[in-house]
Amino acid sequence: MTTLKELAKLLNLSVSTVSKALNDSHEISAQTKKRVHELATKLNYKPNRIAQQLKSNKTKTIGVVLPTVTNPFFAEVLHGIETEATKKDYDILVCLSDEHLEKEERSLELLSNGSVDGFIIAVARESQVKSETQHLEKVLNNDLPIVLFDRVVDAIICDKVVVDDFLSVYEATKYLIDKEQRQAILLISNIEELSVGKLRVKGYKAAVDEAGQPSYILNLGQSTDVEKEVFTYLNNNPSIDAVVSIDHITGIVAINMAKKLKREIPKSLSVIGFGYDHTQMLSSPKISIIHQKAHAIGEMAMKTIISNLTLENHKVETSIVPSELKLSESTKKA
Amino acid sequence: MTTLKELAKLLNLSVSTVSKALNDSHEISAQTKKRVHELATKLNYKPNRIAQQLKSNKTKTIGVVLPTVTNPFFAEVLHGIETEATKKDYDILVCLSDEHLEKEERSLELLSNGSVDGFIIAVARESQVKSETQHLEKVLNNDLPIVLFDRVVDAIICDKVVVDDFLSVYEATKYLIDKEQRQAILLISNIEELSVGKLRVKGYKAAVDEAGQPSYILNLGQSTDVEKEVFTYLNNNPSIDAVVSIDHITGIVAINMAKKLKREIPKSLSVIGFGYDHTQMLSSPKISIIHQKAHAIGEMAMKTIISNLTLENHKVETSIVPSELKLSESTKKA
DNA sequence: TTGTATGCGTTATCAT
DNA sequence: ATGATAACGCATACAA
Repeated sequence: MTTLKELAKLLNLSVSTVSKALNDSHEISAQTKKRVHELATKLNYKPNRIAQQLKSNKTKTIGVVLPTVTNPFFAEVLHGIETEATKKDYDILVCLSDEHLEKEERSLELLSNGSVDGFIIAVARESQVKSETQHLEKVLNNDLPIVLFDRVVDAIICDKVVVDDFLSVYEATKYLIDKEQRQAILLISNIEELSVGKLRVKGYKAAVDEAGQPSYILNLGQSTDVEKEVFTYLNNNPSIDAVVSIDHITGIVAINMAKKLKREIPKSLSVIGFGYDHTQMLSSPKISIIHQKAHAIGEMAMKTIISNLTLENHKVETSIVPSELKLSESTKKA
Repeated sequence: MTTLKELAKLLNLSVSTVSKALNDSHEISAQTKKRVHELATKLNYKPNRIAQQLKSNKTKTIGVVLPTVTNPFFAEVLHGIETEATKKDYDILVCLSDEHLEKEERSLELLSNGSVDGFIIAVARESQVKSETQHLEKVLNNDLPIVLFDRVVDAIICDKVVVDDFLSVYEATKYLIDKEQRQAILLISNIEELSVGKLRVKGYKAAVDEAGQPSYILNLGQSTDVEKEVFTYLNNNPSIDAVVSIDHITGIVAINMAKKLKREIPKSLSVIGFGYDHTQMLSSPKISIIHQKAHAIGEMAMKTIISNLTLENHKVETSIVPSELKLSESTKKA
């Protein structure tokens, strides 16, 4: 790597003159600026990023800690984060907690040594279940700002970006009740212990309560044989005439199992799931989804952390990114 | 952030003594070591990573440039990369090219300024189609090593990690011919222009040629209405008795469309697709897949780049990570 | 207009 | 056993 020193030597100039010339300082003559620039491009000079970081005490790098990236929701959020980061000339250091508290703690610990200017985090399942917050507090005490998204921790005071979990499921359920006259709506959940899961269940309950309907909940926990459980439930409860799934898998599973049971979709059973862009192609009939704007969530998280880092008057805020009910073939036409 | 200087001041010691104490140098008395360590832990001292990087001229950071991360294959590879990086105490800077040459060039350019010690790259679709290699050459000329994986560029001499694309599809096709006595096997492709796509098609062709069977190829290109095209083809060609899909979507689509056409799976039509861990749950009957060991590919890529960076006698190599044919419900039992 | 000196935080070499 | 000094590459305040 070419350095200022090398350029200076070759040009018989001082390091600072070269530096100023490259930064287009008005103190330098057009003449030398030209000489400097020419040699610099010729030798493909690029200012050493590490040295700049040390000097400025800013890395322009954000630590991104995700539970997983194989879940398409988090993958799409990461995409949004990266898009916005590129636009604003930031880099991202990515760590995956694999849903484990210990790995999450370790990642935060390791990056809290000047590697990053701040964090974007969705906490691990384990961290959320155990309500562990010390590691996050520690980061904040270290004067590194955090933006939490999706998996949010109420006890921590920092910027947050969340989906309207309650409202989106409430409205989807209400749609099934009001527009499709469904009487026995089953909620399928495999994320009941997460903050977002709880809110989604509440949204469902509010809607059925309001309509005076009983609630039917199939909680799969971390079950391995999801298909069998869904099949069995639908088989044992033929009165179920609609399904709301609050994750991105079980809605499609419900469609497949219902077809196996010769249920007609959407005539005798409507299905609404959570999903993202590719999801709909993978089921037949195409599944209606509550579409989380995952990309927008990522962008918003990045915007927020940069705002915190650069704006003098930044105030802690919680942003809500609305979801969109995308009706397709697994529900009747309104 | 606490610095050595601050510790030194508080302890009435010199900076260098403190530094040595923390690094457990034998020149320092047990007595002062203890004092230093105690204050350090009390003030939560961590050596500034940026300063260490500047001093050592090593970042222990790898730039990872992927076409996308919403494709579950790349997501899983990223997971593998991250796992191995964590194990070896490396960080990863992630950039997404969004399949565009220009963004890929920009990412490499931006990180080639001391930010990383090397790169792991799967080239963008556009780069591969245009056979553009200059940006990669430039990186290598900059003395930054590269590991290419999956989307490989033959003209570039560097470490590579690839799947046995030819062999895996050859064997899957051969399985359908030999064990299931299929006579008219359709290959569905939407990645024909990629290096991996070409190899997979070759594998298919070799197998059908060898058996004296005609080849049937449905090339979807970047078509938007994949479902319709698959439906139409299967409808117009009822003699097709097996499908091999060389991506992770169209196999499931084929199953769904075949069911729509009242074809019995696997009795009258066998389907084998490409896939990863969650894929199988999303179809009914469960799809048989050529399972790319994406996680292993990521781990291998990371191991290779670290080997290049740390071993004196590292030689350029191409590693092949074998795939595994995972038979499920969309093929008959052998 | 150009050059000198200083410091970011760390480590390593060389005194004391 | 401890401390002073220099260096990594860059940017800037201050001289000249």
